Amino acid sequence: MLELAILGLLFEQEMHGYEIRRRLRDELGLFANISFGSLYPALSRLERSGAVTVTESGGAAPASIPATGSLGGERAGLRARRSGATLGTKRSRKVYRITDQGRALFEQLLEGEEPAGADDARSFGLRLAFARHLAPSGRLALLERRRAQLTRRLATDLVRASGDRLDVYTRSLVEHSTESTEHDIAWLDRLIEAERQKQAPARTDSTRSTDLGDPHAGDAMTSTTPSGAS
Amino acid sequence: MLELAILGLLFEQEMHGYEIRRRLRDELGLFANISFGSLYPALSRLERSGAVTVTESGGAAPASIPATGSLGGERAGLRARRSGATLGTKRSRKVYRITDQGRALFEQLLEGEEPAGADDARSFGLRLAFARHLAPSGRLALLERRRAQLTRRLATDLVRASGDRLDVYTRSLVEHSTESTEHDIAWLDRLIEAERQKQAPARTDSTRSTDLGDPHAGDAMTSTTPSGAS
DNA sequence: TTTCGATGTATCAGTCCGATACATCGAAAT
DNA sequence: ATTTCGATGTATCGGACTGATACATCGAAA
Repeated sequence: MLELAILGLLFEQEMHGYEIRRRLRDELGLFANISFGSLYPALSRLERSGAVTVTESGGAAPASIPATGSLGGERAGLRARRSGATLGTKRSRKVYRITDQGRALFEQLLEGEEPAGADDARSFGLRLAFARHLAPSGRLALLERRRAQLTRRLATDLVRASGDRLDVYTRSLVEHSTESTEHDIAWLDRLIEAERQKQAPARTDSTRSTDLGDPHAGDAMTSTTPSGAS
Repeated sequence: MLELAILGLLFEQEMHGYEIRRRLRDELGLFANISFGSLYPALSRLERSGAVTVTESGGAAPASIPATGSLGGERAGLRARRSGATLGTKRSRKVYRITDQGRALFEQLLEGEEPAGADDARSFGLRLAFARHLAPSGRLALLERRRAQLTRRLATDLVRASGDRLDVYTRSLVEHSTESTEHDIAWLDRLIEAERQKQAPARTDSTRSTDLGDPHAGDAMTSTTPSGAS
């Protein structure tokens, strides 16, 4: 879960823990304010499993600190800091970089079935946020899996709402929840339609040969990001 | 959190663990499928703190008798021990009953400020489901607190969405999230309005003219009655 | 008769959260 | 000039919730 989010960010560029948190909050919006109590242990797990490497960034390049971007190496693992003597020592940081193994793990997590459990919304949202790393068929599968999930929930919700022994507030809660789910489904339908348009732009033929066989290929990372649709 | 849900159910009538789970799922809808790994420890905590008492309903002794005629009355869906042949060996159950102390704890939890953190929706929904146990002012405060929370989130969401370096999927996710939040706020506004109507139904017998100047427009102090148990 | 699903209680490892601690840095306030 | 203060940065701890699993009884279908 959190591993997926971290690897997804590190996939683009290396960064340190605090910035991972910042990006999760400011860019993805999921994990509104991820706790350090989960972030740092997760980074440790990833390091222990070989998915990321960490380089201690002690002191170098004192003047130019772009803070955003800057794939600068700074791989000098000097640990000469902390001795009180202030000789250009920058603040200690641990810069994390994804490995090939980590990239494989990322794909595996991203394509894996999301849990149907408690925070399914978060799990789905996270995968959608990284959907550009999925093969087109994988994207479609993700969207349709989510749609089925919500449809299922809607059915049980309706059963519940049909009970007429609920008080005003609970009833309003259930009804609003149902509406929200319907809203979500409509949104998903739009996404699915757009996705199908993208995959079969002008062809009306019948060569829809169920590409759900082996959605995984080496070129699954074709980052075709036409930044302009709305 | 879970304690609040449990106490809220036990407030109405006594029941055993499995049924608490069932009701949470079928009636409230929150805690879609609460795990026994949280439910049973929570019940143990409540028992240890004296908020509930437990009577083991097992074995051949049918001495355990409702005795709470009016409130719970006949336990509705009780699989009656029909066909008296099976008077022995009832399946072992632990029936939980709320105490006065538990009722006090319930009110305290219900009126307490909900955490602004991760699962705020659940926390709010839970309180709304038990809103009938709140004083009118407490209900209004709950709704307005939630409204403020969502408004705040909307502001930060907009800041995020204004960033234009997001890819199609992430952007769609953020936009949909914003819409959902707006939908929630509109719903809350309806609830708040209804609540105000309920609290000030007097003098409405006369002309329903709209010229009466919005009595709660500048009312920033709608709910500053701390420690006001119902 | 056996199988099977629902009921029922319980524990475990793992994940995530909120609070807290500590330290450095830049800039505003005094 | 010095203090103060908020942002940056890493880290740990207790607690709450989850999913998996285990065990047992019951009613009804196969």
